Amino acid sequence: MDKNPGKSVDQAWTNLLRAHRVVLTGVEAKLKAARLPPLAWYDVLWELDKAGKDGLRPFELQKKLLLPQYHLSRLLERIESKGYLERQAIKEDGRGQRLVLCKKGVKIRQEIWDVYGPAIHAAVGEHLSSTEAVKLAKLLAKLIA
Amino acid sequence: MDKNPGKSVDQAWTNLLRAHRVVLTGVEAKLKAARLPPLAWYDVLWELDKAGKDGLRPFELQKKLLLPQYHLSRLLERIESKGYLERQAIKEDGRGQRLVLCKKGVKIRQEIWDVYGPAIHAAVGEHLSSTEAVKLAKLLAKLIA
DNA sequence: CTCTTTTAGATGCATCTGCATGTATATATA
DNA sequence: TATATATACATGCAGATGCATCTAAAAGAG
Repeated sequence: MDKNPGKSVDQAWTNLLRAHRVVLTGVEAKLKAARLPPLAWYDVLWELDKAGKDGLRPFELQKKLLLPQYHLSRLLERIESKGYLERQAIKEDGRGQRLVLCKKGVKIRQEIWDVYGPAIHAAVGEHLSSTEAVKLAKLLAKLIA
Repeated sequence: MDKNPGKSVDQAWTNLLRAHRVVLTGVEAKLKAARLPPLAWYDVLWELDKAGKDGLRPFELQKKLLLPQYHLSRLLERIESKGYLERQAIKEDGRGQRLVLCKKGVKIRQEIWDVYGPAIHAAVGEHLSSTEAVKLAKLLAKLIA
């Protein structure tokens, strides 16, 4: 199994790129078909939903989502323009702002999940046993660390 | 391990997205630092290099790379504009063209690989044993099928 | 306090992407 | 052969992304 040590790494890499592309394309297509916002919005909505009343500041969100600053800035702009979130000024820091979900945002998050959740399970759950999914999650986790 | 069957799938999904983002960002950054073309170019260059003298037609490449047609069309346009590939008209099919790497393209492919290969191994190889890489590759392969 | 540096976030500009559609050739059908 | 349909590839346009830079407020140095 280790004749060519580099080979297995290359294969893992290639499959990571392909699996990501295939699976993501499928899921995004389902969201679009349901006339829902793209996937990236979900992450923001979900983090803010979890954060609750106090919300989060953009830079906190940025660290959670691993997005470049300018990317998040514009993503928030779009999400806000749809009335899903609200920006509140904060007294402690005049540079900053607090992001809080609006009712509409809470609602759309759920609506997205109603499509997103099943889509994930179709894309992943149908191809892997539960045990395999756990293994996959663990192996991928090592790449992140 | 199967208390909550959906949970493991969600975790695998989340980690797939994160691992892809983290690892890809790092690799792309290394290519950019070396003033080399972005990753997407490599796939094209590599397929054409493997295809050799006869090259490939865009629609063949498209199937191999799983790219949308318009995406590939423009990607080829950019790669061609740098003089890395040549489009040849073909007699059998007046609609089509044959894509063949130029010398410059062969050269740049190698140069990219000189950075890309080590980058992959840093991103993946250093976090996984060879056995783990094989397992990861197999699990990911199931998602593609 | 004044001056410098750091941090939070926005934005102009060029490039890239996605979608829809266009053009041209090839194939199928009548 | 005339006509419809399908396939190969390109492209106009709107929106998204990446990069560098900007503004403003905070924190630190003297």
